[in-house]
Amino acid sequence: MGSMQTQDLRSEPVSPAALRLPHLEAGWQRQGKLWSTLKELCALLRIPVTSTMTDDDLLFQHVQFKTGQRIHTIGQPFDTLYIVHSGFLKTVLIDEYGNEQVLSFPMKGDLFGVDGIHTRRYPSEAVALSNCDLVLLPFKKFVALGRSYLELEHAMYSVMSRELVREQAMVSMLGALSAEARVARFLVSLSERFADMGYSSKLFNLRMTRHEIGSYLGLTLETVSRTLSAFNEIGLITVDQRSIGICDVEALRTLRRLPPSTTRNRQAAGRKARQLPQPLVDAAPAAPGDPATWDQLMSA
Amino acid sequence: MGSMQTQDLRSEPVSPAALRLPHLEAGWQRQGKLWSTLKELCALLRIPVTSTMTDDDLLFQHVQFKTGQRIHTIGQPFDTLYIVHSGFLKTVLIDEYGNEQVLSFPMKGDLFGVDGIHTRRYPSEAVALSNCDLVLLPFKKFVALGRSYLELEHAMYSVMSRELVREQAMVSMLGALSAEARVARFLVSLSERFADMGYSSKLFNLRMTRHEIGSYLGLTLETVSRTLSAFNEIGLITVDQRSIGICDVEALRTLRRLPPSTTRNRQAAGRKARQLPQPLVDAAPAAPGDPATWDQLMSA
DNA sequence: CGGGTCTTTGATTAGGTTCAATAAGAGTGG
DNA sequence: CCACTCTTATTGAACCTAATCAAAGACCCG
Repeated sequence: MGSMQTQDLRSEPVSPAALRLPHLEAGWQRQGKLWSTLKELCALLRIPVTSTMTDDDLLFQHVQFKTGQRIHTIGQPFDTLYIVHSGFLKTVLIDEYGNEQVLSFPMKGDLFGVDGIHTRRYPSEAVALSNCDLVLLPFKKFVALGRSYLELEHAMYSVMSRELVREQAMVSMLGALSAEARVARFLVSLSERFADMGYSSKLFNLRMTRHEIGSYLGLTLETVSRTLSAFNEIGLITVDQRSIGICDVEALRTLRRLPPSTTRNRQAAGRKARQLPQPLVDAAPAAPGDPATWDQLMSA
Repeated sequence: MGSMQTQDLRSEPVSPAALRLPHLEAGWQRQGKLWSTLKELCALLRIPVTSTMTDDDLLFQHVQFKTGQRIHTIGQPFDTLYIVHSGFLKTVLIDEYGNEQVLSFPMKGDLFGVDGIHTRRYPSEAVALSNCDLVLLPFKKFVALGRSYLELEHAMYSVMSRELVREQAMVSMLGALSAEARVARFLVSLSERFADMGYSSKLFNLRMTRHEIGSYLGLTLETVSRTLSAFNEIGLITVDQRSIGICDVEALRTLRRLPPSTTRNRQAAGRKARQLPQPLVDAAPAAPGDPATWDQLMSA
């Protein structure tokens, strides 16, 4: 953590030739530390690289964090933005009673720390869920850079706007969707992120606990666990602890609510029998992939 | 609406002089409040005004909208940001089944349209809930201005960051708070906004329907209505249709959940009687300000 | 191996939704 | 000005989803 204040490369001239060796995907190495060029940064953030950004003398320092370490804490003075180069994190708000509210799970290519700009203090804290390699983007340096690289400034607006849209989608999800739909969409978006990063979109490990997922989705950890089990039972996914296999993305993507399980069917039938006697179907458990069951899964 | 496309400053050479008010065949009215200076804009947005911004030739056009009119629609190409000079609006997302999700209720001093920057199309739509007077801020013109007025650019980051923090608070609220707490906080924040704007914080009219409030808070309109009635019954507020009187802000601010109402007490007593017979208290309605009732209202 | 954390699963219940009926306004046009 | 309609708000009753409480297994790490 102490190393965070040391990054002070300013505009010190460095011989480009001496540093011309790209270090795989891990950025440049200098003084035992990793550095990234502006171009690499843009690529990471998925924003267009322009011809004016070919200045390889301009470098951004990386910092490593180990699992469980805090990147910044609530109330800490804001001065730098972070871009995830590798690893997984969570950002959380702590309410007045000490309860955590998970806001996001930043991973490769994500920017965080933006919420500190306004109050000049971070209102949230960021914690590494795995070992992480982060690129430091000192805010002042960044603003200054915007003057030399005009497109960069626009890119920043774009990235912040993207974050805003993401939060809006989150609000919409929390406001309108059932527990099952939330978990389903969460899995789909994770799957897509893993695909983006070059991992398998079909089989991956969750980096966060059920509790953290629940907090993120506005659910309890039990509901998350139960929902995953239910998805597993009807063959949408496979679950084994943190390991998730996606079997039917399309179903997950469009799922609104789950059909009643067999045990709850019995209860429901019992209740409804009073009003509407219906053909008594003996409790044969629905086949996992039964098409008759599928339609009920999907949204109207 | 057609006037929105008229000022086109592109990203050409950026001398402040080039940005001064465009031609204007017909005499423009500064008295009719159809135009605002940069200083006025900063004041509106609650951001610091610097000495360099004293150029009164630089003007921003206003546009009026009547109740019910749409300012921008979903999918419409993005090109301008809006600042509310007066009036009330809502911004909504429409999901794949046509359901509205209210995202915000912009009012005086609020900026909206920011979510369109990233995709270059508005992902949401904005609707006037009352007659409105908006300041147009063509995005390209604004970006160009950032070069001449350095503080303006920083202010923009700050405002966007503020929006992000607001959304985070929203997510946190939706994820963690009870219906009653949501409604209570909504009323408090409205009250504070009205105070900011110079109106009474104790007595005001809601500009939105119960349905819109419910959508914003992730609740049904019935729950909103019931909750307001409950607050009214215990003397926290007065309600008469759209007119709201705030009686106890502090109680609203810290409220977590409501004590069971007298009618529900009877039901609950009936249920619990089986397990735990308790002193039968005849249904005398609780006095509106009964201190014994207060403590239960507050958070642990 | 043992203690802590994380996960699964069951039983119960509370909070909020849904459905339904009524009332109260706000326009509109005769 | 009143009848008519449409939207908005209130209130009740039944139901259902997800939270809560509880207990037992699985996993991890020193």
